[in-house]
Amino acid sequence: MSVPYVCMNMKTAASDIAKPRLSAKRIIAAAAAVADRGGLDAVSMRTVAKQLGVEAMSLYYHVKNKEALLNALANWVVVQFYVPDSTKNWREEMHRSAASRRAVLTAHPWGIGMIESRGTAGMVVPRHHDAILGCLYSAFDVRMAAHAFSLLDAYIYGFILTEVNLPFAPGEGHETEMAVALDLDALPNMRRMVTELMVTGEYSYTAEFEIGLDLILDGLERFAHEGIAQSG
Amino acid sequence: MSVPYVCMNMKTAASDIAKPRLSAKRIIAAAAAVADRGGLDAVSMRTVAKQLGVEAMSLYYHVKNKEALLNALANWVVVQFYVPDSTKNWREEMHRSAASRRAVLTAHPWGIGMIESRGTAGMVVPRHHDAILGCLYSAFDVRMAAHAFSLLDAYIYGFILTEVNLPFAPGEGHETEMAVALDLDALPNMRRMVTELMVTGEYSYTAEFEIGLDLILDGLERFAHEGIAQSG
DNA sequence: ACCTGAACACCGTTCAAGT
DNA sequence: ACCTGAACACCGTTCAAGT
Repeated sequence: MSVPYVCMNMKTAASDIAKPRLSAKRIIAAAAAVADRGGLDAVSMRTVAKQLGVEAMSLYYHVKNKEALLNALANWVVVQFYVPDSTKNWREEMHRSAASRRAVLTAHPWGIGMIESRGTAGMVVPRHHDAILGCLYSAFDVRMAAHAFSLLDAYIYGFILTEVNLPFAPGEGHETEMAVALDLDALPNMRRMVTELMVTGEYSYTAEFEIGLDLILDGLERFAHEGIAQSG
Repeated sequence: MSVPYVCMNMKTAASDIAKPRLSAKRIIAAAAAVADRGGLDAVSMRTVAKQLGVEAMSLYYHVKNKEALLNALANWVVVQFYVPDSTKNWREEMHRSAASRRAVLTAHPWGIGMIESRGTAGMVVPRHHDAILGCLYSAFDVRMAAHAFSLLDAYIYGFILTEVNLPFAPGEGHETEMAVALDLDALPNMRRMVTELMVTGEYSYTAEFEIGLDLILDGLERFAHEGIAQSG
């Protein structure tokens, strides 16, 4: 009478380890794993299927096509972003939100190029934007919140975009690689920056990101209080 | 004895109109034309060849492979950017540089995703960066110029990235499309922004871009004069 | 020197067929 | 219901062959 018990255990174990059944969720997770390992170019219906020990055509029973899979993959990234809370301090929430996006997108460098490039199919990205906007409403009027949203969004994604696509990692003595890769002899201004700032080892992407973010946040506060007309 | 003259003329004319001979330059221009028409996904060795009235394999005599062609295409975009002059007013130069990049990249929306995504092969992008940095040196010390570069670069590319990838064009009464595409009923904060700002027709991407840019430039000037330690 | 045809290994996708 | 094999039209790329 212990037989059924054991059997069920074994069946469960087998279906968890060997072939736990296909599903949209598992397919998306597999696609993310493939992208983490080999970049977005490595993601094909065949490689994702192989990751799951299955044939490529099997995927089509669970996802409509590759386009739909990539949209789902973009959402898989965005749902990991921290969602700002409009009842808390807006500035701290913007910091938290920005840092979260940067953490997620540096962990999955293929994500940034996907979130913006595909026409944001689905509601995940819009809902995230809506939460950020709501948080900004707690500090600014609608017009100023629109400025703040545009500015913050552009800076955050722009910073992450360049950070993620750099051919070398910062710090850790990669300056020589950098010098070789860039032929710094022909770039006097960059050479000066590298030798005076980066070689000392004090350069940090995290610190740079925060400095820019704070400068923008300071500017937004000042802007909101002083009004627009002054820089003309 | 007029025969040779006529013949040469006809040969030249024929080779200019029908088959002007293949070259790397013509291949890159053809690739840009294909991308302008159908996006980056439409660029294949076969479509580019067809654009030139030639077979796909012919391209390999002039370009090493598709990777090299795409790198050349990225450079084709970047060389159109205005190069800031470090002897002129740095603020105006940053404006001009930013506006130029935005103009070029909105004219060729496939460009932005390419400049950052490929490891900036070649010296075109680094040289452009070097010129910007040199212009910033005319106003700031090295450390501050590095902050300014990082901030401006992130904002400019981030803004263009989101502008270029929006599923609808601004103004021109696209609000209803936007409402349908985004299901604004589920996005109260965005709905408020759209109804109060965009429907009035006063929203302009160019204006928004300039407002953010000026806020950053103001902040950089202030930052440089007051020093860093105050926001902690 | 410059272009091409045939061939190879890949890709997304469909559809009839298996269980 | 869920997975697969065969097939199709597309890729990038090589290489021997044409002129």
